[in-house]
Parts: sequence; C-alpha cells; structure tokens
Amino acid sequence: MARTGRVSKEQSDLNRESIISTSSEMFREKGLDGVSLKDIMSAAGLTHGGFYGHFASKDALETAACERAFEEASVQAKAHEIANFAQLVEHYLSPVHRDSPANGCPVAALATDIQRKGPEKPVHQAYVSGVRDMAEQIKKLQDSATADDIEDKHLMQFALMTGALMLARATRGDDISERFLKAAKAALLDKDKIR
Amino acid sequence: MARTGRVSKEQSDLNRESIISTSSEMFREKGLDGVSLKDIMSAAGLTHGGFYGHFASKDALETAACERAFEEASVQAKAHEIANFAQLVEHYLSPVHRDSPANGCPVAALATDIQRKGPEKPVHQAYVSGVRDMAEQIKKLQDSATADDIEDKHLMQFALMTGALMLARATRGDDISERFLKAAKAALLDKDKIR
DNA sequence: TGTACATCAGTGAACGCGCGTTCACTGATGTAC
DNA sequence: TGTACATCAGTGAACGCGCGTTCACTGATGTAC
Repeated sequence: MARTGRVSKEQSDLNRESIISTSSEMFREKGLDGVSLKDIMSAAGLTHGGFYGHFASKDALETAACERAFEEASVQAKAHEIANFAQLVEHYLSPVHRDSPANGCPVAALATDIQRKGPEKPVHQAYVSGVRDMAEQIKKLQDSATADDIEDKHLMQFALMTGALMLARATRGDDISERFLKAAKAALLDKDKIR
Repeated sequence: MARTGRVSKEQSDLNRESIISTSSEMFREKGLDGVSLKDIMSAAGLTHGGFYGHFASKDALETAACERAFEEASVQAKAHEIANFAQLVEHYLSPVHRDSPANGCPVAALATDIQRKGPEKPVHQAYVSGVRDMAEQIKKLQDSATADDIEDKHLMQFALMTGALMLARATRGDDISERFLKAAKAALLDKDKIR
C-alpha cells in the first residue's frame, strides 16, 4: 500500500498546493497552535516527514496559509455575488458564516492568534496586509466612485462586523449569539442608525 | 532551600487564591492553551505537582480563572472610577487597555479560545454568563433608570467595542491599530453617529 | 527512440522537549488526651 | 498547658503522549547519451 519513490513535478506542486489550502482552513478553525504538522500532512494525504521538502518551518506555512486565506476571501466574495455593502453585511453576519470559520473571514478567525504571536513573526505582516485590503474592500463596496483613503467610518464598520461575528461564535448555543448578529446587521444596514 | 511539610490552612487558601488570580491573568495574555500548569504553579511560587490538591483538572482551573476575570473586571471598573458610558468607552478603547490584555476585558481576550473549546466545557458557560453581565453593565451605564431588557443597541455597542479592541491588538505596531480605537471611540461617543 | 543513471519527493523512524496527570514521600500543622 | 500522633499541603520524579524538526532510505521521475 505504502507508495514510495519520486513523484512528478506536477504532483509535487499539487501536494504543496494542497498543504497550503488545507492548512489555511484548519488554522482558521482550530487556531495556528491548534493544528499539528501531522494533522495537516495527513489531511493533505501525505506523511509528516515530507513537510520540510515544501516549507522551511511551521512559521513559513502559517504565513503562506494566512495569505491564502485572504486570497480565498476575495474569491469567495465573487462566488457569493457580493456586489455591494449590504450583501457583504448580510453574508458576513449570517449564521452560516458564524458556523463555518474554516471557510470564513481570516480577520475574525485569526485575530487573537496573531496578537499572541507577536509582530516579529512573518505571519503578522501578512495579516496586517490582509486587514488593510479588507478595509479597502469595505470602502469600495460603498463609495465605488471616490479613490480617497479609508475613512474612520469604514474602520468602525469593520470592527463592528468582526466583533459581532466573534462574540456570536464565542456564545454559540445561547440566544445572545443570534442577537449579536441581528443587532450589528440592523445597525450597519440602517442609514438612520449609523452615519 | 526546598520547603517541605504541611502548610497551614490559611496559607493553603492563599495559595489557591494565588493560583486562580495568576492564571486568570496568564490565560488572558497567552490563551487557555498557551499557558502550562508548570508556568502557572511557578508564577504562584509552587511546584506543579501540588496543582491537583487544589483543582480536579486544568479545565476546572480555566473555569475558576474565567469567573475570576469577570469579577476582576467589575472591581476594576470601580477602581478606575467608571461611572458612565463615556468613561467606559474611553478606558476600553485606550492604548493602555489594548497593551495589557492580562488585566483587561476577558470577553475580548478569551473569545476565540472559548469558541474553539466548544460548548461542553464548563468554561464556556462561565464565559457566556460573563458576556450577559457585561451587556447588562453597558445598558446600566446609559439608562440607569429603566430596568428593561438589554436592547439591540447595547449589543451593537458591545460588539463594536470588543471588535475594535481585538483588531487594534492584532494590528499593533501599524498605524491602523490606533485608528481602529479612534474610529470606534468617535462612533460610540457621538450621538450623531449612532443612535 | 531506447538505455543507464542521477535526482529528489515522499516515507517512517528517531531526536529532544514539554505537556497534563499520577503518586510515593516529607514533615509541619492540627488534634486528641 | 504539654505531649503523641494523625493528617494532609506541597515536593519532585515518573507516566504516556504529541509536538516540531531531522535524517537515512526508497524508488519513480527526469535527463544525458
């Protein structure tokens, strides 16, 4: 059963790809320190020893996986046909998104992990870049015309969205979980409540 | 040097107290899985073997430490002379609070840990209780007269506060970190922006 | 195109280490008289 | 109040286990002729 011997360049590239995309989901669900290299390599259909042929360290994979999560987020935004701010808010604060962090927003999923890793880790820079990109998207979905800088309003909307999502996830199973989603959604979508 | 022999009941109670309060801070700073029993017992001036004389498991300590963190938060609110909502917001979204999670809000510090632990762990119930209490406080600081239920507005304010704090912590070192704090503070304090 | 051989992707055992938990032991504290 | 002894808080070694990382090895892939 055990397959041995060299593998084609194409297959090796596919394997690397699989390690990145699989770990990107696992890290979001279980945390950077909540997933072992054995878990990741097994999920990719490989054995753990081969990892260091693809990456220099777990740190390096965390960085690649974080970057991939942000790329994936923008791909999914297109797949879900998110064309304006209201559609973004509806999906972001849906129970579906709350219940599937593995395929969801990396900003919310990794915030605490990144905070604790400290700024010297390369994954930190990847994360901050992603946060800036995402703030830019929030702006563009509302003021597609202007090309100015991100305003305080957009950062406030961003913080409210991620905060409500994270609290809803942490309190899942209790009535208050849905209420966080609903309250933030109402505030973000009603022009009379936030300006 | 090595102290041996039985210790007085008073001293034992102080030791238990020290384990709880020390671990409560360490858990908030490094995460529930980011601190070992050896770390905790050393910080409390004890050796790790004695832990099970005080608690049945690490899980049990996590629960006690989480409860303690919420009690501590309400003690600190009095110490910081927080008498109204504006004062709460000012302190909650200050760089000081951002930079000291160990002594700060457990809702923000533990949200992701609690989410990943799952609802069957006793620490989850302690956390959800704490979240409800804190929402109640946010309400009382604004409408001290009425005794009605928590409204969507309070949950929205709560989500915005914790979201801004968590994003500011995750992006520390970048300009955008202070901007998250500033943007959320402005929105929460200006009656023209949120209603 | 066919053959000989070098390359190297992946395997699986091993490394030192730290984890949560258990336990035989020590000796000061607390109690019975 | 003073003495004899039982209790039990804390110690430190040990347990099995999983971690990130290293490495000798295998044998199909890729290349040179």
